[in-house]
Amino acid sequence: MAYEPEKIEKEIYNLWEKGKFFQPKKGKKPYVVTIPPPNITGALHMGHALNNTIQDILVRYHRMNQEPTLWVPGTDHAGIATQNKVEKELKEQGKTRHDIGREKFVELTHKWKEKHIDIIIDQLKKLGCSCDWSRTRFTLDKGYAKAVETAFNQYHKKGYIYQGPRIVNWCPRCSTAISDIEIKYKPEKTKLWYIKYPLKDSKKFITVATTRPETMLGDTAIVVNPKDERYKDLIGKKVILPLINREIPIISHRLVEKDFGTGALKLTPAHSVIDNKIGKENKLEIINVIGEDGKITENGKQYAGLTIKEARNKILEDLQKLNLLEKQEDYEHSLSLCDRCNTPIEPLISKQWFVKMDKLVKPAIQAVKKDKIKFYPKRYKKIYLDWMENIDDWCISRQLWWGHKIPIKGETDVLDTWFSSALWPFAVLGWPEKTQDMKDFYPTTLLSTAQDIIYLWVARMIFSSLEFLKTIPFTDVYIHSTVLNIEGKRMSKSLGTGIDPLELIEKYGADATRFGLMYITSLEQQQIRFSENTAKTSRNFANKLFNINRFIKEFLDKPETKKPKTLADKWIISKLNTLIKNTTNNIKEYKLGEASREIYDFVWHDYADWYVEISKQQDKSLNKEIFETILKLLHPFMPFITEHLYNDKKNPLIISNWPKHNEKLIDKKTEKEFEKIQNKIIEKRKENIKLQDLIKEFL
RNA sequence: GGGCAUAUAGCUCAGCUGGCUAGAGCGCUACAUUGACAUUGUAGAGGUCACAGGUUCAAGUCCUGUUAUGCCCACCA
Repeated sequence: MAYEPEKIEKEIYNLWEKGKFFQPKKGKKPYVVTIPPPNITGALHMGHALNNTIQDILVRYHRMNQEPTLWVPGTDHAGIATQNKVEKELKEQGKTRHDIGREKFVELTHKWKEKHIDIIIDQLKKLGCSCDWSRTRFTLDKGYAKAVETAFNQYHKKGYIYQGPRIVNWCPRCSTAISDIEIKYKPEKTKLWYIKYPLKDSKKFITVATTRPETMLGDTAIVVNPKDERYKDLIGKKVILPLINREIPIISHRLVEKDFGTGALKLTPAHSVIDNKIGKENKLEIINVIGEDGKITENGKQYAGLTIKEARNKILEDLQKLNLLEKQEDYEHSLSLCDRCNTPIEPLISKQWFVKMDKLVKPAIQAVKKDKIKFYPKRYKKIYLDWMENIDDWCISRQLWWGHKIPIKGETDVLDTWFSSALWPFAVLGWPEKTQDMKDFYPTTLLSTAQDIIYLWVARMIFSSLEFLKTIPFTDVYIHSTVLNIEGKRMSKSLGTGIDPLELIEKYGADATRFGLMYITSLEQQQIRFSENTAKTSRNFANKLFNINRFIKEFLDKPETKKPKTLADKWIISKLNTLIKNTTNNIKEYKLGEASREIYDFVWHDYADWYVEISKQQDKSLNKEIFETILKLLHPFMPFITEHLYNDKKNPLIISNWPKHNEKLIDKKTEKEFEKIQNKIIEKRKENIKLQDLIKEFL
């Protein structure tokens, strides 16, 4: 007979939900986890499956230790990403968001959200996650809006919020600033033009290379590398900007590469990200020459009103006439395009809202430096600190419709999604209200997440919590590995390299999917390669458990004597106690991969292959007790099958007591003695003698 | 360009503070199976532990360098 997970998983989950076991008991020292809220943009992928398995294992372990255990679930409104999805759907009907207006668009997005939240929650349940669903939150729900407003206002009161010019990626067609992730890159064959800029009071020139001659209208400097011998004498001199006849300085900066073009860069702080940075450091003027409509502004004098393309051609023509165009080369680079409409992006200056970071960051650095918050694995501590020590002010405004409104009169922009996510661990417990949950469960214990959002999210939760609650948001940060496919490539839907966790669950069961992920996990590893095979192996393991259980119940139904009598008894008891000890320590140290591998080896190769086999010759009344302990140890990893086999509806496994080991029962002498006999039997087996006969003979 | 990580059987990975005659699972080969499990059992083949130096009585394990791969950050005039 084979184990059929699909038949029992739903029933078991209902049993847990009905019993309200996911809600925390009363008591001291709670164990609290807040889920990294999945974006409502799509279905869960293997990374989610891994992270939520990890959290569920830890939550179940602590629940079995009889601690008040709470896992708060929820989802993220994911501003840009969600808005894009809905806009894409609109586009299929030939509409844009402007056609239906802001109010209707937001309404539509809310409807879209409802559907997707249900899908996500259903997936988490299928995976076996023991979240307290009565506390489910959404980053855009009513209470959350209050948290966001309160946070913003406090920053504002303290003078941390300011509005300032910032270079943004601008789509002239959509007339909005867009973020880096909304940009796609396309290789473009273009030219690199070499333009001569005349030196002031001299007949000499300095030549710059550029792919964007039209931006020269807004040039405010020429920049060379400070180590470049060719230009050393020119630093500090002035040149006359051709066509415009403005005087600009020659300066130096480390970011300029000697080997690119002529080694001299024309600096347009208004229309290039790096130029802007260099310009800022040198306090240079910013001259806007391209407007939000993609046309040359008044600052472009005789070229004002022309499109970018027209301006480029005219400028090149005029430079040619003046004999200032030295040469042109073929050049290929990647062009930034708007993800939605394929229009080339124009970096330009616009006013944005910022949060000053200098004061906020200090306690957040100290908390990690002094190990009040610990990173697992350790190396991420350094990564976090490096970033925090070199942090820029936080740009919190976005030109979107889907998100929290900036609580300032007349302001139609919305807030960066991460502004609300930064409040997650306390906002989900009811902050700013003084709720019972805040009293009982804050600060939380664990935050488990992916490495790519340490900056975007983890760091921001830490300084937010220290600012608003004067305490750290959690004590442990677990950074899990990235799940890659078997070729070591990123799992991606569009590339067809992804594996859908739901398909795995349907095929092999949730337990096998979970255990498979754990079996290949290790704490220190940055990535893991997952193949279906891993789930298959774990499915076989589940089946093994199922059949061990059947064997014990159907064939070994002997009256119980709890005392170990034989050598085999003492041996398995010794091994079991070691397993309890190691599993407990491994979980405490977040070594979940090691824990799962060790249980697997014990169950299959010690318990089933030897002890159960021996039971066929000798009555092994300890079987039932040992198997129950195994089920307990395995429960966090494989919650469904273990609960099913434990088969106690009144006192289910989920709330049973985590086993404790007894050091006295760990007996290395007995283990060695038994191993000697094992070796003898293995030796004899080569002569094709039946195992059962050998057991009779030697044991 | 900066940082981090990984490199051990055909494949996926264990091997923690140096003692290994280098392990597991999958795959492969042979045999077995009537008290659970063919999603089973036993055995076997398969490895100069990426490469080059060094430290040590002893190195897969520590150090230095090289190469390859992956991830993150910055940038692509």
